[in-house]
Amino acid sequence: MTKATYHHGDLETALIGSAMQVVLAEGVGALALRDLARTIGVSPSATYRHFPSRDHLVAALSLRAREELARFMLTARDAVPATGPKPGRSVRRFEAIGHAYVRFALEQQRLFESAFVPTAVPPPAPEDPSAWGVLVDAVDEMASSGAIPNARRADAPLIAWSGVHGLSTILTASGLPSEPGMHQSDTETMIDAVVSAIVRSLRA
Amino acid sequence: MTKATYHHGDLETALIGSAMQVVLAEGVGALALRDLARTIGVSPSATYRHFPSRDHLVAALSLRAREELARFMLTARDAVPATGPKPGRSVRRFEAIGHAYVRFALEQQRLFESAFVPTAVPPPAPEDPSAWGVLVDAVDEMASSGAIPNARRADAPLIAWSGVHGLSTILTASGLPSEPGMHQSDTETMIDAVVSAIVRSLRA
DNA sequence: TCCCTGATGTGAACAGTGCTCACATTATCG
DNA sequence: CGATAATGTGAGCACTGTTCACATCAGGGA
Repeated sequence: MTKATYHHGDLETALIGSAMQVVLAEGVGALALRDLARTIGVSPSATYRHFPSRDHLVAALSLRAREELARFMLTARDAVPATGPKPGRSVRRFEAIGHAYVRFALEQQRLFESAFVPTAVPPPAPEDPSAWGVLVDAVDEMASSGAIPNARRADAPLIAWSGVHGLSTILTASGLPSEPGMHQSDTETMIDAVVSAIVRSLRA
Repeated sequence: MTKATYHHGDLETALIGSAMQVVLAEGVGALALRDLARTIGVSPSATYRHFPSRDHLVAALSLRAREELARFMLTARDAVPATGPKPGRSVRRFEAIGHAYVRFALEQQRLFESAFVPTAVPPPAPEDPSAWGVLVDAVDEMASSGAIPNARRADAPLIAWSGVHGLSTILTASGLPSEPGMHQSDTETMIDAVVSAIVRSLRA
């Protein structure tokens, strides 16, 4: 395979693939179209046949990253044993989702960063699955099972998202660990603190 | 004044000043050393006598931005009338701080962005005042006045920071308003929802 | 007073970037 | 089979951060 043809065959997916590797290894800021073209073995200007600008490529990668995050949340949620009474179970599933969000940010730092990198380009497609959708579903589950009051249903996703997203960016920015008086406990404890605070605020 | 001398006199502060204007007007990403040098009327390489790299300049600006944020929080806190019983007052001061954090992010979007931009360079000095410090003080005030249980004191700053910082980045990233099913209420209502959720989680 | 040393600014250059354009090649389909 | 649209090329433009040898100047010691 890999015949040295004039036309590459599927440059677009090759670009996304190589770009994803660069993002994973060095972060989205290190993306250089010329580098991609070189490693793929194609001319720099060829990339512009598939992405009108660097930003469009980044937007495509960002979309993929957000989808991976959402999938990560889903598998964590579905790993919760389906035993016990419904209200408690819906809360445990919700907590698993929150934990997963922050764990993804920590374990796949560069991917998480690229998921929320600002682009001047609208996402090329609606994400599927979406982290927001997963969150809304989990909140609905808690409300229907009576784990949280129905009055909280509207604001709950925003509250939950703010909490886990904020903690994620704080922990990954690593600008804070040096703060004097910062809680020195390990990250797992911090995640627990924030996730349970979210749940507490929703029950009250 | 502004004699056309060979030596500028105070290039460092001139650089920071011009850079700050660029950040305010176009965002930290638009910072170009050559541009700064040009508008100040100095050679590009002259900048390297005062900042060893672009990143060092950005780090200095970032520090200033964080300090402005902290000051903004302080003035909002001190604008709360000093009337009524102590516990309620400490909570109102805490809420004012949280509100101010998110409002700063929205009103001074580019400054806020630069406050938390990742730099490979350690901050040139400890920030004074620091948002973290302001938060810790407010939590201490609530704990001492009995507004929140003492057991929450340790985790409260992290919880509060996660909430307001998360909401801030979500609202400024503007990647979310388009989310289907996203609460369409105005931002002030969203801020209220998150801030009061934080307080709720701390009292419980 | 003079000079000399360290601080500061200059100009040219290097390597790299995103992006454009005229042109070459090839796949596809009527 | 032959025209047309898609795809890839190569040179080049304007820009970036950064470096280096050199120029200029301010301030302090003899």
